[in-house]
Amino acid sequence: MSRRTVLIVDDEKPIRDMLKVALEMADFDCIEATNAQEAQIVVTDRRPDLVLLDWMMPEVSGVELLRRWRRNEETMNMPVIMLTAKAEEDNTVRGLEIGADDYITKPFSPRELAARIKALIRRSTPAEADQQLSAGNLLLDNSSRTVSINGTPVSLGPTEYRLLEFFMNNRNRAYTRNQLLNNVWGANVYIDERTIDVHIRRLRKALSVDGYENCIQTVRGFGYRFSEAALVKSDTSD
Amino acid sequence: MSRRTVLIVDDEKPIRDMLKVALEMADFDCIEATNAQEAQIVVTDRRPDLVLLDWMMPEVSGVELLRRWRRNEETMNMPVIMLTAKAEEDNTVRGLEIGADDYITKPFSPRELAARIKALIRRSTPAEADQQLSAGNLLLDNSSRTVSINGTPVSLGPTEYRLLEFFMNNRNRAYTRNQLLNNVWGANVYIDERTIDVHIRRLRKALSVDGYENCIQTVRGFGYRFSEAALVKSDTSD
DNA sequence: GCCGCGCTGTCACACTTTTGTCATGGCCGG
DNA sequence: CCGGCCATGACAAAAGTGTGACAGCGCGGC
Repeated sequence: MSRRTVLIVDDEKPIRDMLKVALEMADFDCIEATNAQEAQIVVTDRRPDLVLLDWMMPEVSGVELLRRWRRNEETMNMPVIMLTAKAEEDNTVRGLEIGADDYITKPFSPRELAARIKALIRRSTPAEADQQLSAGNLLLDNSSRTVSINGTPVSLGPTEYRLLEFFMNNRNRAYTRNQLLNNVWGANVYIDERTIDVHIRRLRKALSVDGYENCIQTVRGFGYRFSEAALVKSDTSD
Repeated sequence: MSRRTVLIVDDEKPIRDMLKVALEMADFDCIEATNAQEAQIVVTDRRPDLVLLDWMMPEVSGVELLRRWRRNEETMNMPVIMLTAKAEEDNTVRGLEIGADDYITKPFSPRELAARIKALIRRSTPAEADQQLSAGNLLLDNSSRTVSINGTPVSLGPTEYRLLEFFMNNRNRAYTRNQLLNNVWGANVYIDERTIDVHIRRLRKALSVDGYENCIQTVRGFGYRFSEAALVKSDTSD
């Protein structure tokens, strides 16, 4: 899984720094904002996975900012953890009322902070819809995460699984290696294009039952394509 | 059996207080929420056994909140009693349509309230609490809270028991470690993903009679799965 | 109260599978 | 027939998983 991005909103630099160090040790990407305005921009532009929001801030307080987010459909379900000073602890209930998903009182342990962030991200990540994809007797079942041909299980590594899933969702359409890299591997990943060939080969090998490897077609000088037509055993050249 | 937890969702403090007194006299644990947002958090975190939900609330109304719960798999079967003012009585039909299990009009007697809650809990819980789950000769008996293979008892810790129960209720389906944390451990728990591996191992070890440990399958790069298919290949004679 | 016991979560390390890269040789189209 | 493009097998690094050990905790017996 790719690294998660956390937005830190606090007007005091020492606190931001401490948070940043703690979060980066826990393997999060951090963005900082020193006031509500900046925070709003970051939230709109970067869509962080979670926001750490200071309760007390000059001008627009964290409370007000959160209230605004909760009214907006885009940010309504964005996970937010409130940071409160010890003295403000009574406000916990109010914080939850307003819509914070969790709150942490300063001072706090980096460990606890990371744990809570992970837990919150964990429970707010929506489960993917489990679909069943089929092509002839080839079946990809997302709920059990299995692939089978005629009921016989096919063993695939995670990457080949994602690759096949992508192909079966986008059939009869040719993709360049770069497009495949972006869609299957992820946006910013630095992998040699030729590596695709290898994975295509592995996928074909795994699918070589009843000729299902023919579904994965080479488009010379361009890339690859998943073709349902190959199942009918008719080789139609277009 | 431990005391039942009831969540009270109402924006008016006097009513909450009265409900709370009434429920505590009837031996229930109470949690309060003053609005939809707060209620949502409590439902997610604490999994109350039953919810008392006010029909009229500012912002997100009880009706809307209930509709949301009924759409969500986690909360789909959670018992909910709607509270309506006398004047709104006409809406009772709508309330039941939406998915409330019962409704009570204010003002009401504490005794009636307690009685209805008990009735509802009684009819909601045994459905799943008393069931026996089996897979081949593996038997999980919820009433005695025991697990056995071929009649030979299997010793499991509470966590491994819940884990197995969850798996047997959701067979042939792959779950990520995060999903297992949410479903078996609970939403508000902060533990490492890798801890799951350890519990899986303990469960496998306990089930390693006649190859039943093979039911717990590793889905590399994803998570784990309980597979009934793994049973078939061990022995066919019986 | 004190002790031992079982259960949990975490860690470090061994082990397995997966993955990206390379070199080689075959195939296709012009 | 040639130059590019692709398929293939091998391989080492990386990622993911299994496992034993261990300390903290809560609980019941004594």
